[in-house]
Amino acid sequence: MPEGHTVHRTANRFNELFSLKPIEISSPQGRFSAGATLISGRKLQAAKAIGKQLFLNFDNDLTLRIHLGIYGKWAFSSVADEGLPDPIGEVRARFSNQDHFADLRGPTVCEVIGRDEVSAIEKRLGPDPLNGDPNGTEFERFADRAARTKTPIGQLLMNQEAISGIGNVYRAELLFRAGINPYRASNQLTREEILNLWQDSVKLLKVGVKKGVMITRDELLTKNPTKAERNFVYKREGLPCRVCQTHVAIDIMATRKLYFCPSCQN
DNA sequence: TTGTCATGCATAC
DNA sequence: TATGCCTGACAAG
Repeated sequence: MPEGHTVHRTANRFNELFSLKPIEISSPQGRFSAGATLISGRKLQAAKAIGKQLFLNFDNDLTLRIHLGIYGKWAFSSVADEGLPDPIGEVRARFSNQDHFADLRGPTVCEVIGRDEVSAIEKRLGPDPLNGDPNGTEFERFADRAARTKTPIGQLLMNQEAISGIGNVYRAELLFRAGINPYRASNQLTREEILNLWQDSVKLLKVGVKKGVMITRDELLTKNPTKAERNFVYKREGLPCRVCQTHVAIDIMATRKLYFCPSCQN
């Protein structure tokens, strides 16, 4: 379930369970055998998330880069007394130490890369609202990008080179919360509107990291909402808007489903 | 049981 | 803009 918050949770999990200890890495499915050989048995220096990408940095200067894509999933478990269980299903990679193991299934990317490649990818990625921004330079990168393009804001938010970690759910919900029409040209938004989107993305992503699910209705934060209740417009096409009762609309924008309220976001 | 869809993105046209 | 990757959840029958 990969938008940025999920990847940050995974990075945190790796830092808690596997950091600074050697990790055994195997390739049950056989597709990651060569990569596993390069890093198995090494110590994890740090796990870091940038947007939807996870970087596991090992003590031999190699980094494992993982991108879940639309299908990928992680499963973390404790190791039982009788040892590691046989992998169930298509497990691309298994990471284990004496106490815990993590199975990775269906990633789009799972590759071992060197320092230069890491730098190149980091350079390409847009600012991640979750990666601390004490002096505001990360926000400025996003604001500059927005100011320089006529691309609809609904599309810009999905572009990982403009801002990393936002996916289809957060895109729809951020724009609804801001009352902004997804088709407005990015460079037609005011600086205040861009700043608001950025700050709200920090807020929503932090909720996602804490809760593990994307709750975008503030009034439900202390409750335990069902999937159907969590959001304002995502996957609610044809249903009455929770604010104004207008039917939520659905369009296709750049091959992805776009949900919005034509009335609240005019 | 089968079919459809998905919180993503690279690539080809 | 369309397609393929690759896996699981859920709906339909």
